[in-house]
Amino acid sequence: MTETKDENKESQILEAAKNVFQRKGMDGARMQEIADEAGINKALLHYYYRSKQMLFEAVFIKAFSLLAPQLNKVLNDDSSIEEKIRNFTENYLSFIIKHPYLPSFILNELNRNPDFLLKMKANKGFPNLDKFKKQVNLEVEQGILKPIKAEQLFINIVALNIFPFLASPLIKAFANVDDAAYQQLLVDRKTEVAIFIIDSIKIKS
Amino acid sequence: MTETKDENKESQILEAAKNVFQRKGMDGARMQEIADEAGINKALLHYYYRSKQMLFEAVFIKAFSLLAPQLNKVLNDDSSIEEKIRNFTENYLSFIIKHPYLPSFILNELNRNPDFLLKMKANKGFPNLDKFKKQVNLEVEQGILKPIKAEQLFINIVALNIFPFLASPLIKAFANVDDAAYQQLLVDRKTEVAIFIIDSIKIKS
DNA sequence: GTCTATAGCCAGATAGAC
DNA sequence: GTCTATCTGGCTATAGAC
Repeated sequence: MTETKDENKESQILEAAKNVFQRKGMDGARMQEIADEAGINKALLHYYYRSKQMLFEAVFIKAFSLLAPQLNKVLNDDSSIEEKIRNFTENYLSFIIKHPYLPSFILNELNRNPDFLLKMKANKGFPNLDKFKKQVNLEVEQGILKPIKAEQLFINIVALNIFPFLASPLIKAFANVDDAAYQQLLVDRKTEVAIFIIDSIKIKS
Repeated sequence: MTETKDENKESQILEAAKNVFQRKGMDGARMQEIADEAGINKALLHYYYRSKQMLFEAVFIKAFSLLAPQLNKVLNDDSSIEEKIRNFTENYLSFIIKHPYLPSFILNELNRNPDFLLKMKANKGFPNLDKFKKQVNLEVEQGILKPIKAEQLFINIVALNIFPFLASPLIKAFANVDDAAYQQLLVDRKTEVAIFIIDSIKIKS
């Protein structure tokens, strides 16, 4: 029973820490606020995770491990590029809509501390473009796709999917839409983005 | 003479503050580090800008005023949508390549404090989509463009241009490219991105 | 395991001499 | 305007009782 209790408390802490770190970032977050949100006190936080840095890394690694393998799965399955784009757009957007702070959290902290990636790269399931690259080159040769570098296509796919979550306040202000309308735009993108990309790169037969 | 000297010192401070804030963010930045980078001491920093908050706002507003009106200019000139896309992609990318930290700085701090936008919206030159929207709808009706919502097109244009600067460490790691190769990818995008968008939305005659 | 109390440090801000 | 020295508060982290 004790074990279950501990695990509950640990995941309770991780959940609280995730929320605070995602709102405030590593530097802006306060251990006190995390403790409050977890319903415990500061000393106990340090009992479970010796330092703020260690707690942060636990949260970060968990977040990264949630996003990255999914990406990898899409990149390396056996479907065509067109199907990959549809799958990715549909699945990834659904996922991010449920966790809208995740992308900006991860990108932010990676920008501040790119060395994190070195640790991550060692892990299994770290995304890899090799197969995707070969496949794009092949479909270009076969006349299915217009000439495009796989890296550029990859950047475009990810950009179109993730950017709206990185810039939501700005886009809302520019486009003069309220929260509800913006939410609807995001949902529409689940299909819109795939169409947009495929219209651009596919050669019509 | 004194005035010139003061202005120099002020812009010297702003320049140093910009660098530190862009690297570390509001919370991570240290007044001491800004003072060091400006070649002065901490007390003098407080003499010119009473508080860290005020210094930060000065830096932020300057950065924002650099980016936003340019965007507005492209949106509201008299060229066709296709030309707008080419212009924007070419000019904006050139500009950002020179100031690669700007986008992530602005988006980050806006996410932490969206109220900034309320202040900004009052200013002249705050980007506005009205004209762009009308124009897109018109060109769709005329059969020049495929049906697309102006807001979605706007998001796509901005996403494709800015995202590579928000996620550079991540993309470098995934695509397994070094700094030089990534830099080249960015330069290529000055033309690639416009082609990508136009291929997607333009109806061939 | 969980708490209260506190040590110890560091950063923003100011006082005051020059 | 520019500096040195210092105050003050807040935050991470730990000591120690229960």
